[in-house]
Amino acid sequence: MHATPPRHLSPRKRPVQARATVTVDAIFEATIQVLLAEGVYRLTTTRVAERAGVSVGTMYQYFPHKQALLYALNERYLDIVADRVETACRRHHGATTAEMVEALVMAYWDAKTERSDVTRALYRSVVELDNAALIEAFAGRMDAATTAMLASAPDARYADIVLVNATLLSVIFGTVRNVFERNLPEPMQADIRSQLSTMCLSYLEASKG
Amino acid sequence: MHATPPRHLSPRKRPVQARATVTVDAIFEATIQVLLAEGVYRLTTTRVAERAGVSVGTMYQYFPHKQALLYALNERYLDIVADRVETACRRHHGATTAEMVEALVMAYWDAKTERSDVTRALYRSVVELDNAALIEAFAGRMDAATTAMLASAPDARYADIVLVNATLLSVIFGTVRNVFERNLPEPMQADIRSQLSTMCLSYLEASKG
DNA sequence: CCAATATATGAAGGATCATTCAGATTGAGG
DNA sequence: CCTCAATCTGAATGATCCTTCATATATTGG
Repeated sequence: MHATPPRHLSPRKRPVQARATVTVDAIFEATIQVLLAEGVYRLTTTRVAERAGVSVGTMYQYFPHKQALLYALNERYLDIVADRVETACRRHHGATTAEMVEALVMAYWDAKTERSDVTRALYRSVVELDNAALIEAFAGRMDAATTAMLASAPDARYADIVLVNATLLSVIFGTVRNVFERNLPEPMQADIRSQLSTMCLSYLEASKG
Repeated sequence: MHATPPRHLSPRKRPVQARATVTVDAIFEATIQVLLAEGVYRLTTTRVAERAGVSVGTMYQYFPHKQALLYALNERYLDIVADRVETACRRHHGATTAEMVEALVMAYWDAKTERSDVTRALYRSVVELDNAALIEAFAGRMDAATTAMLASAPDARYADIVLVNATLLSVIFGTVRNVFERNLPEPMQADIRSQLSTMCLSYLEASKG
């Protein structure tokens, strides 16, 4: 990420003292909670501040406006997810296709599921902001990581690796989001996750050339 | 759909004269335009009315509030998409798996793409409303339609048709949304669509039992 | 212990919006 | 042509919200 956020979305200043870091963290956490408890349309600077136990003014010392807060929150979150997936990919260079797929699906799914409340909250917040740059940067990192992994497979070579890879990512990302939004029962979610691996694997097998 | 919208989201009254129908249509269309031109956070009753060429009061004669308007808009749209997919499924009862998958993916994809502006606008509007019932009803219709189609295949029988079907739908719906949101270049979109068919087909082949 | 700097406060300004309603206008049916 | 119901109007109301800034408190480095 760190794709130089649009100037108008940059934080105002970074916390330097310890208490300030605590404050900013509290603000982030409060944002998630308000988002979940009240919904996007009731995500209010006052409400967030109140929940974070600080005053509104404090928030405005770090973020020039609400959008910047949401932007930073998403950036933070996507960074973590991206790190996780990148690590998983790197660890499976040279593995079999089956292992790669399983690792990729699991890494992404788990990263999203681990704090499913945050995931859900952010899926909802996204609408409010111009996050094209964020998505772009995230997609770029993912693309690089998985392409490199796939290319390292000893048992497969793909005619159009760019397309295969783009498809794979769209399918995985999209499916996870769909499952989240439909709020399916836990066991069904787990089943679909496993089926998704199967599906991706059979796709890759069919795409070898 | 017609899943009895939550009472508080029901329209206030239906247009009976011709001019009223025109008005309501204009309001719907204006809503989409405002959504696209200004974004969700600037979707204002006044703005919608202005763009529709009517007064604010008029809109409130048909919808008790903004949410009801968005709800109705989504209902309308999902109804059309559902109809299309149902028809496609019905037409392919007894076909080969390959034909079924191709038909399903094409029907859904085209329904979403045909007026991609509307699709994009509604993906954005969804956040603002309690549309769980809507999604549920839509999912139910789709599930019934595709399950019936798959079950009619002469060349395949699935161990767990419920799971296979749920996976298929989550993957297709999710992927389409992801492609829309990333706003990939047209040719890439077409490529992914075709790859999605391939992928679903190889999944179904692998799931036969 | 004392600047200098970082951090926190929250009432108030200014703006936007959703929603109402009393009254005007238009169409339908007799 | 006339009446009643349907439809439309848009200024006014009341509420909510974002953002600022003058002031107060806390921390750090010297």
